[in-house]
Amino acid sequence: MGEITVNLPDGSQKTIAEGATGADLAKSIAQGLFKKAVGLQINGETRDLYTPLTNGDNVKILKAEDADSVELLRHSTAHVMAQAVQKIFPDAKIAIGPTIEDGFYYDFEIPGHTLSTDDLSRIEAEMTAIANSNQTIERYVIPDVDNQLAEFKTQGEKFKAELLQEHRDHTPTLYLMKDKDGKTIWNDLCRGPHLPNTGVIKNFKLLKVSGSYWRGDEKKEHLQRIYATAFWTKDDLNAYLLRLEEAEKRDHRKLSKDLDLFSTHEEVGPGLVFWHPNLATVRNIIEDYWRAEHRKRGYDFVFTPHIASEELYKISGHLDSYGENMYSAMDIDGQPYRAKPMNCPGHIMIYKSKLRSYRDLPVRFAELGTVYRYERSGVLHGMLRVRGFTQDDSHIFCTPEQLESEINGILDLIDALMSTFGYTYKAYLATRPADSKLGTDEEWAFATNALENAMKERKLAYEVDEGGGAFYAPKIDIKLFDAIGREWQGPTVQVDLNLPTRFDVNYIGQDGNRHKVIMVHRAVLGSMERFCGGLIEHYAGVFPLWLAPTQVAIMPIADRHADRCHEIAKQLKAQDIRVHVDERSETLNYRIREAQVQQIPYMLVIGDNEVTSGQVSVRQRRIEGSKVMGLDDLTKQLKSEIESKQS
RNA sequence: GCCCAUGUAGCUUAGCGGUAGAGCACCCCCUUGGUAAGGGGGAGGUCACGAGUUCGAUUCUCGUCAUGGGCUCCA
Repeated sequence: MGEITVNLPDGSQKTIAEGATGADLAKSIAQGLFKKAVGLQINGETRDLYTPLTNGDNVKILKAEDADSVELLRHSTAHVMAQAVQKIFPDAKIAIGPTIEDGFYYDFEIPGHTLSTDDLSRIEAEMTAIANSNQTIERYVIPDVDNQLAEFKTQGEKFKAELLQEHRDHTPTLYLMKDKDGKTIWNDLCRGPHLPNTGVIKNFKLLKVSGSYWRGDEKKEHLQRIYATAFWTKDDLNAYLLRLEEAEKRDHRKLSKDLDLFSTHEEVGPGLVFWHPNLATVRNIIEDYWRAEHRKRGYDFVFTPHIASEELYKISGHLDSYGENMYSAMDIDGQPYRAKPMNCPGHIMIYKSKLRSYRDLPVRFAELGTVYRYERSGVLHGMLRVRGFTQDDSHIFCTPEQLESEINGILDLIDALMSTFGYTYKAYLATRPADSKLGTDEEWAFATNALENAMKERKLAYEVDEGGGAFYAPKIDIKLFDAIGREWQGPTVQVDLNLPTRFDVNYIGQDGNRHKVIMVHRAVLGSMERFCGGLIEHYAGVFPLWLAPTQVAIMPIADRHADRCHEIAKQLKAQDIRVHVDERSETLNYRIREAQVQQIPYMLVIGDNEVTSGQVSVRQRRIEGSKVMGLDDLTKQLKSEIESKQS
């Protein structure tokens, strides 16, 4: 019997018997290591602990409580859950049960029973019993696929049969779960890897039930999904559950009720948002800032109608390719008209209203354009997914030579806006989808290179999302990360290879001939609804001073101080500072508390001392205690803080 | 659209086959207070909407609407 040598993470080498598994390796190093070992990383890939090693492998033994091994834990916990479900519902058929970010799910078909949250605790109890019985989990290469197929079919496991049929040439494996007598009590077609046994599965939680479809296809079997998660330690699990709670506290729909931000109404219809004065104030300030940043960068502002003859959307092709998201036609003087789903055709109309010379280019049209799109009722969500919304939309018309520098300018604008709001971001270059038949290879290459070169020039790190582009355009997609690290859909930049042709959008070149224009779509904030909804969560309702709906609350201690409060309010208002005098006959404590709860950044308390001295007593929302200062000094401080747009 | 859950006063909610109670908010009165809830009183609900079962429905059944979770992460 020969020997092999494997490399360990610390750089050392270990010689073991040929055919030895990771478990043997662990034992040969230390019995304690073997006890803790739950899996392996061989040449960077996570594998079962009992995988036979080969000469020269780089092997890391994964221990319980290693961050790298938590996927093993979750995947195996998914099997324990599936086993528990089949024990409770013997007719249940199992579909797939992958790990996902922060957890896992498993899909089932359960004839005659629909899962509810009440079932989750029952299933959890059964899972605990299974985990505690310390079943071993063994990889088993299916020796005879047809035989196994027949067995799945006998068992009614049609989903597993379908999967096995598909993977029959890829060395399909079962994972067997065996009791302490070595008897197989459950198996799952699975590629693994898995833990060696269930005994280490202790900290898991079933989170929610939902519907799903076999292979994500609405036309196929309807399945029931259970979402769950598992961690190595109780602390990690609790920390995760706490994080979910934190996110819930930031929910813009909840904060909207506390801070009086927006509403929707049954009488009006779902997905249509009403902006209350507080949030409208925030939006107006953002829009003013947005306009100022665009003006600096040479954009021209335009407005376009909310409805248009269907003819327009026939030319643009939206009726064909986007018709499902458009509202049905309304009859105007016998002609069909549509609510606007996109701003681009309108901007093209303005561009085409006269002949354009290359000397006029680039032309940059920007509009806070309100559009209406049909979204399926089940996907609507607060302000984040709605049916009527305002895009910060812009279209740039330029020559091929100008494209790269235009994209560069857009990236600069994106960076300015996103950093002001305190978002970090990550860029993706989305390239031509495999099934896109539109445009020539040369056009795609040209547009894609321009996007890529602009990012390189700015030293903006990016990843390539192969085939992730729109059918008509390669694009740069930017993902935002908010204050608690959650990801949001952010700005997008697209080089359109479709509309300039459809609308015959051109310019007269230096040579006196007509040339097809290059058209770039871009949105930075996305939609005002989604952006502001996200911003509420990002700031947890604590808007920085420059955005705060009310910036200063002024409170008289007693009625006799009210006049002085109004004088102060008048002076601050003259400086464009948003103030509110709270002269209700409530106690000072009460009014302070309310201002705190409302996240008003500055509170001024005016009593006998202040009236006499002409000064103000200033309290800040996140600072205990107060300090007395002159009104002019305070005004200067406020103006500079507003100017800086700091959080 | 599909699956599951939910819908009681502006908000948060209790309740249940015999037509509803609370806290906060609101209004009034007392209190004129020095930095996160002073006290008392009052008003406010066709129990989402529609139908059915029943002597009787907010409660049970069905339908509709809305809201929430999910329907992408592929043995």
